[in-house]
Amino acid sequence: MSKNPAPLPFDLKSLEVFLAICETGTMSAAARALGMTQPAVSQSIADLEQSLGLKLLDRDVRPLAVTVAGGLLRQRAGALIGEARQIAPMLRQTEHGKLPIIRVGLVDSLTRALTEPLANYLATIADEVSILSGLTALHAGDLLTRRLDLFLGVDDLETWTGLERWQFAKEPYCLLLPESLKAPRTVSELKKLAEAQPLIRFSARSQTGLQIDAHMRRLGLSPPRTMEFDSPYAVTAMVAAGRGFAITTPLCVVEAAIPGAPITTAKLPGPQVSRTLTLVARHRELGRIPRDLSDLARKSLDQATSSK
Amino acid sequence: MSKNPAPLPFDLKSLEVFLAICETGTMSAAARALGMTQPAVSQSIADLEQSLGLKLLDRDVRPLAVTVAGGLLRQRAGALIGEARQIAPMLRQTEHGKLPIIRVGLVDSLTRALTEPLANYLATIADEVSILSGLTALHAGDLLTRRLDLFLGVDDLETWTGLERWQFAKEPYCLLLPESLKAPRTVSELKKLAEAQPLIRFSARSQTGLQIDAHMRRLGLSPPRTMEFDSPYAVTAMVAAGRGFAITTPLCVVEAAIPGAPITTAKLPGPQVSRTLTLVARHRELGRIPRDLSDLARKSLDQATSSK
DNA sequence: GGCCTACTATAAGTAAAGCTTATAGAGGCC
DNA sequence: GGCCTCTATAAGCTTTACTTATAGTAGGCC
Repeated sequence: MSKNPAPLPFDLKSLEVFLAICETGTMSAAARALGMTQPAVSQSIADLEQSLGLKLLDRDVRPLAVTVAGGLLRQRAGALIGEARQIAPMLRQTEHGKLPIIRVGLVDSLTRALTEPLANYLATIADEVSILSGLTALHAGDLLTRRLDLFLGVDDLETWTGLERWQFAKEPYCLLLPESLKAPRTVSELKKLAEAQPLIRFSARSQTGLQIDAHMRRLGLSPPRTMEFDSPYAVTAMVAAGRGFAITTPLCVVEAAIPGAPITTAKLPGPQVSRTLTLVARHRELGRIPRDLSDLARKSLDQATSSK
Repeated sequence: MSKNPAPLPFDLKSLEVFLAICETGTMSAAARALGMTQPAVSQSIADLEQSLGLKLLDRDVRPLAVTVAGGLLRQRAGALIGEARQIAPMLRQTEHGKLPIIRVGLVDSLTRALTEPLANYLATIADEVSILSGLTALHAGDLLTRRLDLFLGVDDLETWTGLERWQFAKEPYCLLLPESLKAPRTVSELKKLAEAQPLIRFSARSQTGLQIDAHMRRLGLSPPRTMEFDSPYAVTAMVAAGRGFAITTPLCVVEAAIPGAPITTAKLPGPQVSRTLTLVARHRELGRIPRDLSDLARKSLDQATSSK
């Protein structure tokens, strides 16, 4: 528990002293510039050299020269202090309770149902709101590399640590058929259907597609991979056009929003499987926002599906 | 002189404490993880909040929640500390007296004379050496944006501060003529020559070309802009091919390295002008390296021109 | 509600860090 | 050499940061 990964060998103050020496060229001038005395500067820099175990200044020449390591430290320390100086003003922007910006990933199949409520809520907590629809796999990468603050999708990234997860919906996979077709009631009827009609697939790039593929294998089904799509709309539209049947979820059908389409959903024969929709964020970075957002998502989805 | 641009409202230590709280979820656990006592953590964070003038933690709920500002600080502080941790190991790489990498810009007209000696020397002070030949104007931009560590060229960037400059050569502009032509001895003879023969120009993208153009205007000459080139080799080769005459410098002719070419140099009539070759680096970042390099450049050029 | 547990805040004392003044030594310049 | 300006070291002091001790508070459990 108490593993100390080596304490930092400097603090920002001593870096500022070092930079002042670099800029003025002498310790005395640096001391004047910083409003301290010359011995304080001398000691500070001696301590810094000691804790780094490196000489930073070449005291044999006048004016003082920096060593190789000193030059490198000057570069990096300058950058570090520059960034540090930006932090406080940025925090102050949040004083009226708003973040400067919040970036949210939203899985395609929830775009229609959630974009508006999410955006309305997020606008109350951030000055700039960015909602990016797409595949959860891409959002996951963006979250881990800090290009996103959180995402709502179908992968909870359970293999990663340092994340917080809020489940806000769970829905069964179901069959989606043209109205003209009769729904299979057993696995063997489903097999027959799959031989007679092409399966319109979600692509294996999407998490949903992967889960459906895995379930099909469990059922012993391996229909040919003839048509696959990334978007819920595309899958639904193809079924509505009578081009085949699909395995999908209620929310995906809602997402497609094709009113009056000649389609019908049916229970998937065999063991039930469902997908869980999860909000994922880096642990504790956003306070209560993730929890509030998942509550909002749950409520919004209840409304969207009940009014259907 | 003693303008203090507001001292930083935190040091790295207090950020580490804050991050530990974020990770563990409680101050007590953070204290254990950091090997300090709980009141120390409590005070540290209270001081941090005070000096920022912001609440970072929401103490009304358990487990502790971060505020909006706290979440933002966690992001930025995490990044800052991550960078800080990289600095010391990087400096240690220089312990054997070598930089991890050094990137040098070299004006085209010195490429032939200086590439080898520079590279040999730089290899002794850096593990990785990058010498980029090109126009000084481009190198200047790269230096200011830290894509280069220093450059050797014909512009000392006098309008910029925070740079150090080392002059290592000065050479007069001179005429370069095909052997078949007689050298003009007066400005009026030069004028006649310019009417009879095209002037092969250095392009106005190059500093040398600009200086030559300016001098021509001072002399009251404005020959048509028929042929212009970026590279010293191109200018010299065109003169050698009898396509006209040029105003250039001894080092540019050396650079072209066209042995036995039917060309001759001559003093430029009228007031003498010369160009100064300067090494420019960000002030004090590289210790004695810029001085040593300019000495080396001076010696190498002496050899190159005397052996000519 | 009342009790228990685990947490946080405050107070007072202490140890350590950092700063100041005073002074000695060293390099550059006339 | 003599002078000026710089840096390093020493001794004392101030401030900071930490510790122990203790009081207060939220949440879980009966």
